[in-house]
Amino acid sequence: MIELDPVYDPKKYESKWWNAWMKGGYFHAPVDKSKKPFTILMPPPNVTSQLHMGHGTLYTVQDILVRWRRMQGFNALWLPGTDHAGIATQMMVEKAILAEEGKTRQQLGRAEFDKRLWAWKEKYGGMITDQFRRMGFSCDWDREAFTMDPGLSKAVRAIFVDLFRAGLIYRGERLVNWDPALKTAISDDELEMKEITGALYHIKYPLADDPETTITVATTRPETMLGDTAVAVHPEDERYLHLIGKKIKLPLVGREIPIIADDYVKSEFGTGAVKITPAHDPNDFEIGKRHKLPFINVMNPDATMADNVPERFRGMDRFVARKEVIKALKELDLYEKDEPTRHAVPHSERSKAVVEPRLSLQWFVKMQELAGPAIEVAQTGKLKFYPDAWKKTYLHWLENIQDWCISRQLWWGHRIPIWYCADCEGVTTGLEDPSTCEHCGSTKIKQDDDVLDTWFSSWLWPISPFGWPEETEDLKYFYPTDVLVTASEIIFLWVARMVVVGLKTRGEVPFKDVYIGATVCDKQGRKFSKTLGNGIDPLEVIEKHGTDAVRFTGTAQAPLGGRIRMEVTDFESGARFVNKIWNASRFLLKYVDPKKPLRKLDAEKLTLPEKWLLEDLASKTEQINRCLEQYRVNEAVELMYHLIWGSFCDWGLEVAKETLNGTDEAAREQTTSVLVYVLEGIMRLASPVMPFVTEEIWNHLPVHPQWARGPSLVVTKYPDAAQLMRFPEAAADWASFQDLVTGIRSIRSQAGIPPKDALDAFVHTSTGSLKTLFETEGGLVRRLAGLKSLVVRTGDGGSKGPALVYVGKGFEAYVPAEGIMDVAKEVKRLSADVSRVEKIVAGLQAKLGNESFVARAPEDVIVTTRAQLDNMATQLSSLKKNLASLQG
RNA sequence: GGGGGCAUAGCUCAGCUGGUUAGAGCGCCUGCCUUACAAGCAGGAUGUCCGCGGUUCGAAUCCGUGUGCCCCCACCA
Repeated sequence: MIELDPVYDPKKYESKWWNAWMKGGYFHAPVDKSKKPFTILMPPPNVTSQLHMGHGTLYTVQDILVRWRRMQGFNALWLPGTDHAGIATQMMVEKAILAEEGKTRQQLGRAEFDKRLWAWKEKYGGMITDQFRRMGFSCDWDREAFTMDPGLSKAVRAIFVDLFRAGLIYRGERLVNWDPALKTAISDDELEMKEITGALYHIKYPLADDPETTITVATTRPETMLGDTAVAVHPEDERYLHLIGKKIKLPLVGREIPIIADDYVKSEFGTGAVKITPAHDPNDFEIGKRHKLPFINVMNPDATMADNVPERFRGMDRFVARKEVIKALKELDLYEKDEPTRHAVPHSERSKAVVEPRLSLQWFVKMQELAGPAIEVAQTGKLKFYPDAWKKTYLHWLENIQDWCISRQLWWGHRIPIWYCADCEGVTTGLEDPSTCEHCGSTKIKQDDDVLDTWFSSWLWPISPFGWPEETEDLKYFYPTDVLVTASEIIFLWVARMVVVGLKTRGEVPFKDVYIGATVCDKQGRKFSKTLGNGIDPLEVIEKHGTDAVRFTGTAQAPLGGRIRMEVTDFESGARFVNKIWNASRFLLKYVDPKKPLRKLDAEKLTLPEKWLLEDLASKTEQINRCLEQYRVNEAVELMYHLIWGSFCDWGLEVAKETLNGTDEAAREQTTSVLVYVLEGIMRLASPVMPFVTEEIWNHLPVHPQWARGPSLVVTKYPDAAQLMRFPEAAADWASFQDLVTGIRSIRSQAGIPPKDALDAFVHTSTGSLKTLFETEGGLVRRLAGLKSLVVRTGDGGSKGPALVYVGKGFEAYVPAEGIMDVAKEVKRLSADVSRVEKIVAGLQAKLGNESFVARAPEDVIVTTRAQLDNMATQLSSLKKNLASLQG
């Protein structure tokens, strides 16, 4: 007898097995050319972020895939790491320092601030990886990477230099998205458009030579008028034709600006006349370039008004200035009116500040040319999306790609490897820091102060941790990786860019498949977010239910794509399941003598329930492997659930109880051999999902001659249906057997007969094989259905006295119920059944009566339909006969 | 303004390439403390598969359309 603890205590076993796995080094994947690699790149979480169940689920999916492939014999690598997350991290550290010491980063100085950043990274980066360990993630911790590690930084530098030298990185003065709170440029992809109600202000601009005549412009941003350098109208707008070419004297400023004509202006919008502020609006910027207008920047980096505006507005915040400008215009009687309008305003994703288009000198990557190959691989199927619909999103972005602004006015990140020369116009770059200007040889050179966008290092994730730009063994062996599992919101920011750079540097996609997981929301359907505080903390749930329960529940309800609504109580079902597995194993092991070797299974000697159980193990194994191959993880998990609970526990163990408790030694040996064999298979199947509880149980299992074992379950061979025993005919017999047992249970339960009352029953069947089956398994039927006798007869007999009847497929089961039967209730039940079956029969008859069906449907469908009709018709007549006898 | 997705039992959702008597978990009802598990066992109820058209021998499944939600993209001041 092998004893397990009465209760599975997750805490007790989780740390034990985690340590054992680490000690065994099972998750470390060195290059091994004798094995095929299977690689997943972990999307590196930001060092600042705390994980919620959304990530938890997505990462568990990856872990399941990696563990499954590892057990299949692949050299499985799950590469973990974290991202320095430039803006996000700097923001948090700045905030913390301000709160604790009342200092700004400028007051601390760049070097000191840098130290604080690294200290922060050490602290929080560690917290995240701790969470990962608690989740049981089987990453190769020896390879843990950070985007600012020396090696990865070298890769950033190398790609910058490459692209710069290829003319794909350039510096330009352009209107960028400026975050006035963080005082840095941000890329288009870091914007959040928010629909807000603003106002469309109508302002009168007087002509320079005729102040009595005015032209009214409409704007949502009156404060920018201080930087206006033109007024534009549509070239064919008859209302304004006569004014084109004339000058306006800009109110409040006094500058004379032209009235120009441009197609961009929509006559029907507003007044049909637009003020043009090239330095503060993207469209105006374009018009400004077309018409060679001056660009007047009227704001400081923090979005206060600059010194080039009239004194009255200087230093004012842009929103205060807006009101003040309106006030001033009213004083001049140049303010006409305002009307409310809904419009989309770009906000900074990080600081939430309203983004200010700002004219500044920034570094850009030319994306169009680079995007070409990335588009092609998606079109040709070298890159596949699961679900496929995301391909469109990916392509749409790449096909409309804009140049990527990569410079950030931050301190946390990779410093731009560009040196400016004090003596000439040229810039110098290189893999090593230069000491002289490569154009004029001057030593007076100074490095750019700015850093690179975080994503400029993240996009190298498929190559940089493997040592690129060196042609390392790692790189050759692991690249391209197999599948990327991530969330839809970073398809542009990250996925597409990795494909771009992967193709550019390696000429091959960085991963063949992209799995986009479901968005995890709360019960109200709101996305988990830090600001809402509605996320579920994995550690909290683990504390309560254990890691395996959390992993099971999370992935059982995580289909591809889509959205799942999750709440804390959902995890109870996982806990129940783990408990069930534990108890079932504990029960079985009580009957196992560790000193007695288990038997090899002899197909000739196996009983029907044993054959069926083995067949079920094999067929579920086949399905589980197929589901995992297609990334249908939730379906695989569900199959495991039914195999364990529905098949192994509810039937396998229930059927075996008598033998296990009986005196027939040989039978007991055989049964325990079969059950341990199946349990071994189950533990292997479930290990990727529930690694801890399965490992603990597995280590108590006696060795079965038909299962070769590894040193730990996590590196023991995953079941392969092709190598398992199959008994397809047993499955059919078993279905009839179950039909009979559940049929009798059902009628007796519905009739309100207490479970303790042992009943007599008899079965009629005209099918020879069923008669044999029921006779052979009669004892089992009696026990499972609570009978004291079961008589099997041929032909359709009917009952002599009052009896409850169950009409199954190919048989009728009767339970004589003299005196206890409520005839009216029975009549009602049978009548309902009759009408139910009648409908089915009618449907099938109509189908087969339809000539086109018979003519056009495939042969096998017709055969099946005929068989169905036969079956149902027999059932129907049997039901009718019994109903009649009840009524007569 | 474009693009995509979703609508299936009271709730959360499965249902892969069209052919099932449409499923699971939770919840609900009935009966059981049957010595693995009451975090359990047995049984049960509940669905015009969002509406309307169409394709097809056959549609929850494919197409169109309407309605209702959700997401992404977008420079109409």
